[in-house]
Amino acid sequence: MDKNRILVVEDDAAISELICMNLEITGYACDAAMDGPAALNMLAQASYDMALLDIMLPNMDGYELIGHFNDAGIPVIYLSAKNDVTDKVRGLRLGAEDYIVKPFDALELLVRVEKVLQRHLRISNSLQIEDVSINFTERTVRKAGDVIALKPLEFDLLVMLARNRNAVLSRERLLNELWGEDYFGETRTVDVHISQLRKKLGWGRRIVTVPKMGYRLEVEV
Amino acid sequence: MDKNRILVVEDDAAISELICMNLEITGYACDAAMDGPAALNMLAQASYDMALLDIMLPNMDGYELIGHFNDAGIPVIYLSAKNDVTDKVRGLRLGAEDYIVKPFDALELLVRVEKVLQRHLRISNSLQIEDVSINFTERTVRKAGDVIALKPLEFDLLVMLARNRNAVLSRERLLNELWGEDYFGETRTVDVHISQLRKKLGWGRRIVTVPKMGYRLEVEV
DNA sequence: TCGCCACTTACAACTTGCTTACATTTTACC
DNA sequence: GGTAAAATGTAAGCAAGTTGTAAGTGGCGA
Repeated sequence: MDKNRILVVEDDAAISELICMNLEITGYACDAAMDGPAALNMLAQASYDMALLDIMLPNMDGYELIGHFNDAGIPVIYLSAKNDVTDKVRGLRLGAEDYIVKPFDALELLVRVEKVLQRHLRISNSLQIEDVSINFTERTVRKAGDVIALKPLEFDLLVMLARNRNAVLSRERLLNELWGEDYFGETRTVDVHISQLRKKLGWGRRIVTVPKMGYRLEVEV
Repeated sequence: MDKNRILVVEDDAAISELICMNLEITGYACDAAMDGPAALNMLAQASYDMALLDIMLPNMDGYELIGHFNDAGIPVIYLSAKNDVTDKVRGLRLGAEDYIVKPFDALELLVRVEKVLQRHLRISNSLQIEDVSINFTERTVRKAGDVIALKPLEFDLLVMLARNRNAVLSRERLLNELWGEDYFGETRTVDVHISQLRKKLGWGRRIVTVPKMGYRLEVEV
């Protein structure tokens, strides 16, 4: 199994580095963003399993940022210097999974990260999108109970879409994550596989084409 | 025969450690999971002979979890702080083999574990997959009553598939668990033995090839 | 030495996924 | 709006890769 990827959004470089160091030692892959726009940018370019988010950010409010992570289905832990209840409540109500007040103990952070990750069960063995269920241990896909035969790449593509539901995935990013960084083929290849998925799952409408951008798996929340 | 492997699913680390210590002294191999998702993850990665399951788990209901163990044919003893009859009945009706109320005496736990294991071994002394029955003590396999002559490795492979029915087993994992971690041979070797099994058991269709991944023994539940 | 088992090899058969080509839709620009 | 250009949808063909399996090889114990 791959390392879990964590995005740290924190404007204080010293704290950011400290956090990343701790996470990497523990076996997570860690990227750092210094402000809101940078975070959005990174979010658009790679998949993350969770985010650590400072509330007091330059250029963009931390509270604003969480909406984007929610849409992408990425769990968030808030970091904040404030130790005030309304603030905490606000963060959690906006959809944060947990909340840590600075300064925090390294071990405490790790424990919370672990908990949130497990709760979010990237690890878990099935994923449900409307009447379609994806079973990872069986590597099968069922629609309304009937098994849909997917080829290996189609299965991986479906998982990728499902994990990034409601986010636009560019052809380049799909190629990078499914085919590997060192793959240099037609981007049209992606179109063909998307077409297959749409046909097999009857998802002509659910997999939305975003012209000039890529594709998005649209799911009501 | 190896040590019996027991999976302890319990969120209180102190209790979990205590249980494991007791079991290990008595000669069982013991793994601990702190919550439901972690348990599923471990279940997906190794075979267990039984599970001790706390009912009150974070992130996932213990009742929900038992279905997965049933599917895998693994007997379960429930641990719970509640001492209430409806609860007990519910646990047992869902398929638990036994039920222990915390706080419990270490010796009591061991006795119950032993009992459940023996009961289960006698039954799972013969494991049944459709019209094929596998007898562990005799190390024989019968299909519709007729003995099928399997070579030692073929027998072990069949058991592995049967214990992980409906889950995809990669060639690497089969090599690891059947041949040992230190084995470095062709992964194609697995294919050859699978082929033998399919021929001898007439399971051309039941042992499903999952392209690029491995094999899955498909059984209706 | 014989017999059995398991690993490898080799080739056949099948599957996959890339590309191409043409139809259709969308966009850009007047 | 209207039209040309660009982008996307999708069926079909094909080469590369994967899997199925028979046969050969070598090791090990009786």
